Order: sequence, then C-alpha cells, then structure tokens
Amino acid sequence: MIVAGSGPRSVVTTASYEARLFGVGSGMPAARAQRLCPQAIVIPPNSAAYREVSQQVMAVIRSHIERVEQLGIDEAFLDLEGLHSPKSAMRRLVAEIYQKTSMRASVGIGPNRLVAKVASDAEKPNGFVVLTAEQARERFADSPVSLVPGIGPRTSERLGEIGISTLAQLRAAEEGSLTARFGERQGPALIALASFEASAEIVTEREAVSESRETTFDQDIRSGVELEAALRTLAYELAEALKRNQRSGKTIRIKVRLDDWTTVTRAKTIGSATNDYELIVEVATALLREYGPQRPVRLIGVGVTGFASLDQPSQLALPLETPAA
DNA sequence: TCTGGGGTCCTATTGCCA
DNA sequence: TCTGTGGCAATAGGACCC
Repeated sequence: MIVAGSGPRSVVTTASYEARLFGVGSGMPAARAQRLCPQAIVIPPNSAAYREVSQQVMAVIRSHIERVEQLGIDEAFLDLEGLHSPKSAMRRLVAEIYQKTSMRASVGIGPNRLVAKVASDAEKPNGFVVLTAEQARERFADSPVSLVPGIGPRTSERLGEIGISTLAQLRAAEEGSLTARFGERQGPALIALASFEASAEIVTEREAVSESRETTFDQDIRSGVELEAALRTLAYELAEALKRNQRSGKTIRIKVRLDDWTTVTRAKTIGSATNDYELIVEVATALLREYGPQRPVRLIGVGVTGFASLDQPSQLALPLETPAA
C-alpha cells in the first residue's frame, strides 16, 4: 500500500512495509513509486484523519507523562526522569495506545533525545530498544552518518567528499578539519552527534514562529496574472488560518520555485503585526512583481513570520535595564 | 524521471546606528 | 568631522525534519 496524492507531481506520503521492500519510500515521486511497485494499492492521504488520531495518541501519552515534547505529527519525546520503572511504564503506555487508538508505537529509551530517537527508529515497527550512549556508539558504528537526525543528504555528501561515511569515522575525525569545512558550530556538533552526545532537555511548550501556504502547479505557469491569482487564493487561506489561530506577524514572505528548481524567497517587514487578507495580498503581490520571475514557475507560496502574541502589545516597553541573560 | 506541504533552525550578508 | 567597531534587525538562502 502506498499513500500518495493523485496529481502528476505528487509524492509518497508513506508506504506499508511490504511496499518498502520494493524500494518505495516517503518523499519519492508517486510516479516512480508506481513503477517500482505496480501492484501496490495507492490511496490518497487524509491529513485531517491523521491529525485527529495524532491528538488521541498524544492525549494518552500526556495522561501519564508530565513532560512531553511533540515532534511533528507522530513522534514525541517523553521525560522519564523519576519513574520507578521506565521500561514497564513504556510497555503499558504502548499497550494503552494500541487499545485506545489501534496505533502501534515504537519506543526508544536513552540518556538523551538523540539516543532515544535513533533507538526508536532502529527496530520499527513495534520496536522497543533501550540504549546507553556507549551502546549506541557501538551498535551504529558502521552505520551511515545519515542515520543520525540532523545529518541529511547534503551533509552526508559533503562528509563523503572527505572520506567520512560511517558514524565511527565521523567520531574519529579531527575536529579542526571539520570546523574548517563546516564552520565553528556545525563542525564540533557533527562529532557530538556521531558520539550520541546531545541535550536531554525536553521542550514542552513550543510557540509557532511562522505559518505559510504554498502550492505546486500541475503544469508550470508563465502568466503573471495567473500567478497573482494563485497568490491571492493562498493568501486568503493563510489569513483565515492566522485568524483562526489568533496569530499575526510583521514579516510577509513569498516563495517562488522556477522550472529549473531554483527557489527564491522575498520578504518585507511592515510596521506592525497583521493577519489581514488585504494587506498580506498587497505586500505579497508587490514582492512578486518586484521579483518578476524570468522562467516558468512551478510553485508559489506565501507566509507570515515574526509573530506577536495577540493578547500582548506588539511593541513592548523599553526596559530600563538590560535583562540578565 | 523527476522532486509535496508544513514547518524549524542556522548562516551569511548588508545596512543602520550608537 | 572622520573612521573604526560592534550590535542588531532585516533579508536571502539552504539544510533538515515529519
């Protein structure tokens, strides 16, 4: 089974483990997935249903665990500090999630979020893996660097260029050469990742910092009139969502992806926070005209960032003293 | 044979201002 | 008045995640 949209440019949202044996995976163009596994049943994604089940699962978790950090729709970090028997507590939690939602969960337990996440990924589906950092280093020594969250395709490639492809190699790399290549922060951070050393801090409350709407056209658009019409539609949806969520922002941003996949963003910061449709459209359209795409456009989007809480004045009083860091 | 949508975070650059 | 420095906000791009 493959979950994917039906448009010519849709991608795979997810796929059953049976389909994955054929090489099908998330993010892959749906057309390619169908060629790899022609016998697969393709069903369209239903994000509203996933969101609803997600809320049910998270509610079960929160009814037992105080400190929970949700990551996306189907993952969460749980602070198990102080539990008498974290393992049996997690066994019971998985059973309760299944009983109440029919959802199977994989669990990874470790000294920090990094180890926990890699452990939870290690034996999906229905995994239950408990690791120390040292055990993680041993178990994944020969795994590709991309096993670790935070090292994606681009960083893997750049590491490969200097002969580093496994986590053991990355851990043994000389910090100086990594810093020279990846910068003051990312260089040392890469070695820390490969060593499974990371923060254990659970961030329970995250406030959104931006909201956006974007769309990819079935066929590239050349006409400025059509582009602006699409932009208005997106801006309307965005403004409605912002109002619903009681959010408003000071910076309006457009995104344009051309037929050659170059992606351009343009942004303008206005005097005060807004979620007004007319104003968003006005600024977004002006940004689009100013940029004036010189090639056919495959994607257009609009977003608002720089949120100010609506229940707080958008301009704070000037503090008389610098607050302590 | 091409590559979605919704986000977060980081980095580099630039211009303003004290 | 000129110059250097540093902080900061805005902007653009990009890597990465689910």
